[in-house]
Amino acid sequence: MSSSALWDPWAPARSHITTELSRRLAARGFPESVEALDRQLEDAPAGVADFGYATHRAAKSAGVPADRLAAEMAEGFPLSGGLARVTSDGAYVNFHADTPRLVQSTLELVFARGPEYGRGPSRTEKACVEHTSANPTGPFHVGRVRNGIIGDTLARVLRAAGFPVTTEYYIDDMGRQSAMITWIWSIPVDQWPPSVREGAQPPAGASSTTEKADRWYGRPYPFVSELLKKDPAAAQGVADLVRDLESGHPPARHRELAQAVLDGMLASLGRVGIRFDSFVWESSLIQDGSVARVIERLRKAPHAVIEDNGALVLDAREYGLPKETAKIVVTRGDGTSLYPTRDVAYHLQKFSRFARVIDVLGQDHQLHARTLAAMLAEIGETQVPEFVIYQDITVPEGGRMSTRKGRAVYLDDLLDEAVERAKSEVLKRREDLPAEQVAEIAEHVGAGAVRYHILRVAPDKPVKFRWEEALSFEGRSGPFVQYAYARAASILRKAGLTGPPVGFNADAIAGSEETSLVRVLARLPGTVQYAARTAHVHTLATYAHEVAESFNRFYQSTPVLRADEPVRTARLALVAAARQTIGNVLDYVGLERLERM
RNA sequence: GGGCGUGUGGCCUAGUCUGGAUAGGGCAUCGGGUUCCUAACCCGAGGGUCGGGGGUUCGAAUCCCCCCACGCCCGCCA
Repeated sequence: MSSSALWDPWAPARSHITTELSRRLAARGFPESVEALDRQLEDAPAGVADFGYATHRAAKSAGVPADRLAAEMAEGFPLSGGLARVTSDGAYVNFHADTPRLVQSTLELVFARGPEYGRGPSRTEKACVEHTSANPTGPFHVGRVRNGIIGDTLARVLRAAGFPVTTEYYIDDMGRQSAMITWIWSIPVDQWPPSVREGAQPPAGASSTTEKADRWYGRPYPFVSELLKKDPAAAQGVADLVRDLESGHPPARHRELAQAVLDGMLASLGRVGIRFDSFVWESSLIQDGSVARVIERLRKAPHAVIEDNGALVLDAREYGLPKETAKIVVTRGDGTSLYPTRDVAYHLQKFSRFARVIDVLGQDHQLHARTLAAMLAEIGETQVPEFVIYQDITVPEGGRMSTRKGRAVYLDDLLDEAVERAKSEVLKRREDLPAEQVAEIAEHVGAGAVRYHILRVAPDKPVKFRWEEALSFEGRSGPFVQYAYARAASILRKAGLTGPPVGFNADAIAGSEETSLVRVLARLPGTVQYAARTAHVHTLATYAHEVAESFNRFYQSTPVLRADEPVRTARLALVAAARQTIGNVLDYVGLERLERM
């Protein structure tokens, strides 16, 4: 599409208001740019107007009372761009859209763009969203999946905002974590150290063929982790393995095990709609020599220092890192690399492929992000990664979810429970559906509840995990949005429509529930742009609830199929537009559209 | 001790970047609504010193300073 084509129903009004206001304010001795006014133009309170402008500041500068300036600005304001009238209320200038025209133009735009409604103009900068990148050491617990939900949604939102986006998973197959898995599974199970054998005891009947690979191969992991703290021989065994990995000689089963565990993890993520376009194995960076090249560049860096034991470190005080951590270790005494060093190599590789490189990281990686940025600067790299940092999912007793501390809920278990509950809800109200369809609906409703529950909170804030709340299908939840979609789909199905009706009369849409629904529908493109610009993907979840809520109010108050023509057809058009809009936002937040539920 | 983040009715949360009109939702509680397109819904009621204090401003949940509380990080782990 061309960038001048209309994609936001509110754009003509906003643009007219700000340019005209800018002119009129300038004439009054208060120059203010159109861009600045666009920021200051507020959504007026519902029922008062569509947009409002507070004149206090301009009035003060012009030396006139604010209410007088507001009245003056409203007086004779030219009506264009879909404005019906401009009024003043105290110090505010209030702009009212011409409702029939807004209805007409919004529905037309939704129908013209269809699945593309919500999208912005195409952009050329290729973006990479790296997220999740969890070590392949065992099943996901709910705490870790927040990374994937934020990252996956951000990728969807950036695509909607017009960027070509690749999602990428960086697999740490080099470090101690993944070496631990290979180490323990290279020992016959009956020869495992007792603490590991007892701890990892699978339930009766379980086997490597009945359990998912992530859970099966991950069973011994927490116990090996404990063992290494007190058993020097075991620690040595793992350390030897790490050296083999670093030198490019992984044991035969290493990659195979990592892949198997990873596949199990990806299957879990797939249930909540998370998929990856690309995978990069950390070991490939060692093998292709890029880590070695990074070490060479860092050796020549302005603040490089060789310690007594041969370790290469950077004195990073001037990068503003906290004093105690201002020493960045590039290589160990034996010359082997560390995670931050390898991450530099990875980022250089990403920079060669993408104009924007975005990393989704948990708050525990905050310092790593700054270290990485400092290291990239040290070697003269000008491109910088963007970081999206999110807070943990916490448990009621305080602190974050942790497998080791025994306070973790596996994603699969949560989903299984959600799906189970969803199934009984579906069965309660849909006796007509075949079992297969019930199962499919239940899977998507359960997944929708879980994904939405985690997505709805701003990344800056912790998510407090409670089973009952994560499993809620009511109120501010994923299924609430899915239900509104299903209701709209149901009406259209009963009307025998597969697309929007032709020749509807927009003037027949005049009820307050109808016109406020239109106003909400019109906000989708602006909401997408905002979410993409701020990386606050939770705002899409908020919008999804608002549009579903508005549709439900309309649904409750306004008969569609039983209405007389031409109202019936006009209302069907509104339902079709609502279905399209809710469906599109469901795509953005990664929830399945359900035609029935 | 230092760094980063958070604190909004009983509980959860939006709004904070960009100060502006009665702080918007949800859960729970109480009271209503289904001979009618799916009640996973809708309507109504009660419930708020926006952690505390100070400052800036015509105006502060929002900006600045101090304090308190909570989370995370401060490895030649990743």
